[in-house]
Amino acid sequence: MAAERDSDVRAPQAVSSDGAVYETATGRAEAHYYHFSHDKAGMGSVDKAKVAAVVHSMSEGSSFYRNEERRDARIQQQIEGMRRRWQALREGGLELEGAAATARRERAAMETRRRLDRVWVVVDMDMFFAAVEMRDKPELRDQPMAVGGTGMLSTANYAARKFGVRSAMPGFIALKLCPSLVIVRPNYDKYKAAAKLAKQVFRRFDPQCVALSLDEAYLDVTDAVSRKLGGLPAAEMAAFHEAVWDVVAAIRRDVSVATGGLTCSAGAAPNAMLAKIASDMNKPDGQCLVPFDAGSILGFVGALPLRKLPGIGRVSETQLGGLGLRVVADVRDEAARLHCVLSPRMATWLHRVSLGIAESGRSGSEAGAQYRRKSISLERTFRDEGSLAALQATVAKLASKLSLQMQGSKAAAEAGSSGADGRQAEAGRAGSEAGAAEDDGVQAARPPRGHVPGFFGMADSDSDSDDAGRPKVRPAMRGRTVTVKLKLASFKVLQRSATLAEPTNSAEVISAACKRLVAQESERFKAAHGGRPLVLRLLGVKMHGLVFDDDVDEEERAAAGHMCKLDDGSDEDDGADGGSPERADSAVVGQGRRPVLRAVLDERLRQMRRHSQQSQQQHPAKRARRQPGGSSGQRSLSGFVSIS
DNA sequence: GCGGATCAC
DNA sequence: TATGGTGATCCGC
Ligand SMILES: Nc1ccn([C@H]2C[C@H](O)[C@@H](COP(=O)(O)OP(=O)(O)OP(=O)(O)O)O2)c(=O)n1
Ligand SMILES: [Mg+2]
Repeated sequence: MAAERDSDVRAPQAVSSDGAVYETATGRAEAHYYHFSHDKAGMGSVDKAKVAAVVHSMSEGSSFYRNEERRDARIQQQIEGMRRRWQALREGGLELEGAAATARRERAAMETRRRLDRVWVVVDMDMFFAAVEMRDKPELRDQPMAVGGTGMLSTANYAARKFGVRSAMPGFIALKLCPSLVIVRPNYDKYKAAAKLAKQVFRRFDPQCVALSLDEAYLDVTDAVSRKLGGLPAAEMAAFHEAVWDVVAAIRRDVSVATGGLTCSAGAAPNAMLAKIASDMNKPDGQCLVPFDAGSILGFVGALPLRKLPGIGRVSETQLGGLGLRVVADVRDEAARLHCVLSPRMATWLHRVSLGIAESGRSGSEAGAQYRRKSISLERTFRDEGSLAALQATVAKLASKLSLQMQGSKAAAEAGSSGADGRQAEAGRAGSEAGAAEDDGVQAARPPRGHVPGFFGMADSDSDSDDAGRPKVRPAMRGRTVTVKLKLASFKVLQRSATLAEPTNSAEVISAACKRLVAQESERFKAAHGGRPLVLRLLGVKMHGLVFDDDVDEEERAAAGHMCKLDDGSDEDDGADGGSPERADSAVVGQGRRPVLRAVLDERLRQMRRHSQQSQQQHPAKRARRQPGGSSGQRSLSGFVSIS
């Protein structure tokens, strides 16, 4: 693996060499009570131990903390099992030999599929929400600041990050870490407007660019780079890299101009996964290019802490860490063993990404199906509540509101702005690649396919038209399965669902189903806990098994005369009128119109999860099952780890 | 189809 | 005073 350096890139800081970037980033799994990673932009100089101590002191003894402890204990137990299996593997043993053969076969097939002929760029705005606030209020500029409330922060500026303040951190803890912190309430409309301006820039470089969230976009700039090179193939790699570099710099400059000074960072690479990782390497206001040759790529990904891989989060990192694996090269070296311990899917996925290979397909020619969401939901946190009547009133309200959203633009518009309740209404996200629906397997040959991330994001909300000027429409939909989510005062989460005979979007029907599910769970809880009431802190309602009114078969459409169209939509989504037949979730290429970029990040959130894992489950009307395996009592002294 | 779990933003 | 909301995937039943 030579060549992992960036010597061929014009700007010297393009790809910081592996060592330089991660020298301080080797943080391994830390105790659960300190779960804010500092391996992030702006976190270079925090006193981790001190921050951990403060966070711990603020959390200790709370219900939240106890729940984290339970969770941590479970994870540690799983790791134990995994580790035993790992160590039981014998060098010349049958199982390991077989797995080794599989891994070799896999690697050969994967290398075959490595593509270096597309140029992907991922752009990620710097401290996005905070940056917008700072742009609009100069007095916040040189001041530690965060966006959110005392309960929860969305993000923080770099001055605040120096104190350890982070996204998803409770505001009251942040204030302890940084008493001078100013917390600003979010203004989503402003963020959406800024995102829209940025997207207009992205479109100039890739008309099909895809936004995965308000502040992150994926672009295939292959054509833009070609143009820059005058349509000729680059004579030398250095010239090609330079062209890529310049295109990325131009994008970033234009974004800054268009948004009134917001900065962003970007990564450029042969696939979207690598570009995404690279986008984080020179934050803020920087860019990073991963050289377009296999050797450099292997060197680049190999040195990354596993956590850097999109799809590897806190739990997965801890689990792999339990096997002694810390950086990507470790899992590459242990591909065979991992096949014996992880699910085949997970093992194969890890192996592939450890080689820096991802299928970042552009739908381009293959007319894309239009993206369809697979579920729609609302949830809300409230003060502990134990009255069944009150809880049912709450779910009913959520159900009604959800029903309204499911009626499409027209109904939603008529209902007026439901804004009052201080919803958090933004967020939203979209999955990425195919997977479940269509294998996305591992097999070598299959043509790239998959569906698209839907957006929410960059689509502006305060406009009635999309960027091409067409009226935006939110299609009406119905769902067949209704799920209620219950978070107990203890923070334990339960879901209970029911599948109806027919898809619906009726407030009454959804409401009734929700109330019944909540009542049932309430009963069950009382029965199991000596009459104590079920006390909740959150309720949610989700519908899935969706069918869209503008998706029904021709006959049905003619018969029903449906077609909820027109009318303003207040936000989100990408219009695209009807046309596609078939079930909504069939994501198969259909004939939807309007090609959409697909599968940008072919790595959707993969799960860590070994074969057996599992365990618990208990519950309902069932016999309480026995815990398998020994050591039920055992505790996992979670006092473990800590500090860095 | 269900329920738990993980992940991203 | 007191740890968010939305959407998606995966696993094992
Ligand atoms: N758990 C989270 C993570 C993020 N966000 C929001 C606020 C962020 O501003 C925005 C973008 O997320 P990023 O992860 O890109 O974080 P930032 O853009 O704030 O900072 P960075 O400069 O590290 O990209 O999404 C959120 O609400 N909740
Ligand atoms: Mg960002």
